[in-house]
Amino acid sequence: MAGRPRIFDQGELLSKTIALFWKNGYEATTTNDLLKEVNLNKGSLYNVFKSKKELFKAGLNQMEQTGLDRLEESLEKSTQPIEDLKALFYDMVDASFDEDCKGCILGNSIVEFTGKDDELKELAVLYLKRFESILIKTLQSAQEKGIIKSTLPPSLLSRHLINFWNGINVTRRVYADKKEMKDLIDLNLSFI
Amino acid sequence: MAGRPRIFDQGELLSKTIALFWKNGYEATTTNDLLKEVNLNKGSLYNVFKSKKELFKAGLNQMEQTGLDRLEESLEKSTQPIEDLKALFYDMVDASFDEDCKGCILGNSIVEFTGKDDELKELAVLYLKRFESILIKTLQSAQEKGIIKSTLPPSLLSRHLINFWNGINVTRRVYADKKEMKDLIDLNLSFI
DNA sequence: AGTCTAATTGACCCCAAGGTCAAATATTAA
DNA sequence: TTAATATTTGACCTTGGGGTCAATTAGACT
Repeated sequence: MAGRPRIFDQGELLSKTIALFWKNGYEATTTNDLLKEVNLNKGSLYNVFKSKKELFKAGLNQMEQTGLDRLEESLEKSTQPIEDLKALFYDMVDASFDEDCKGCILGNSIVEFTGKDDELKELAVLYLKRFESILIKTLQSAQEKGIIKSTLPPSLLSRHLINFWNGINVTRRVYADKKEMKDLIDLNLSFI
Repeated sequence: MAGRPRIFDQGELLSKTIALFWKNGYEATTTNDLLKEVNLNKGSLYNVFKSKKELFKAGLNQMEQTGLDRLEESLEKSTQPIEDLKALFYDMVDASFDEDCKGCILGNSIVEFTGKDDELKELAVLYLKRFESILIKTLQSAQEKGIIKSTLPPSLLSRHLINFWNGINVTRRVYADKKEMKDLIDLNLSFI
């Protein structure tokens, strides 16, 4: 029944590994990097995840599922959903000065995997679309409640926000000026 | 003085290699891929370019220098610079259905090299900034001529365009619908 | 205690990657 | 013709990657 007990917590392992993948990209992260990070040996890791790819998938799933669940719930419960939504962007103004400026793992993955690994690309696409659908719902509800002025269709507004998100996660790696970044966000959020 | 003549044209070689880098990314493009593409052997290539990295740099330099020179000149000479500028974006609506949807090599490089190769990242940044400065000049001149309505500073408008560009080069890999893409472009270009 | 089970360890395998180099080759200058 | 020079060729080297596996170990159950 029960053999030797596991030495690691799977959720924690996935958090750490996906953080590394996020920072360095998929290909550039070696199994040895991962092993050092989680203090494990090859065999142990491969005993649970049959390949580097499966490990990445599991890590991304955990990260995005919990992250998007949390986001969705908090926007639903919020008394000021539009303010919260805008904060997602404004928070990046400070985040851009973090020691590692790694962008969004979904955008990064879409760039890295396009033309190389359809399955992993589509996984990132899946979560980006879920992100978008959360935005749509939030905007729709906001329009119904009249707390938003724009009469543009929520689908277009959210598409724009997703696109702006994708852009800024690249652009922030190029320009560090906080004021300029804030102005850019102001401009793009002026639609809502 | 003159020994055995070269069998290849350097400019052509660089075009072909950078096209491959563009399509597959830097790391994922192997020297063998490159050699097959240009019909050469290892030694020949390494006789001219001392490393894969130098080859990439030379290729990117050629591509961007000529591309941006052409863009700058055509915008300067144009009788309808703003229309031309907008066309840069609208042209992507059809480009997004090409067999390989590879985005912008500058954005791709910034994503791939951040945290991995500062020199290559900064090279991509350099050209992206030159792109931006061309946009600034175009917008500035358009404001002076009064062929543009927005009173927003050209620096902000061009930053927005660059950011939009970065975004759409990711987003287009996710959504293929032409109508939606056109609406998105309309929205973002409404500022100018 | 002894047995069963499942996780752990780390040496090992295989391969593909970037890069090197001595020998062969094609041209120009004398 | 011959010497000098520069390019080409492709076998070869080294390194580091993902992945495997037999032996070991730590608990649970009887």
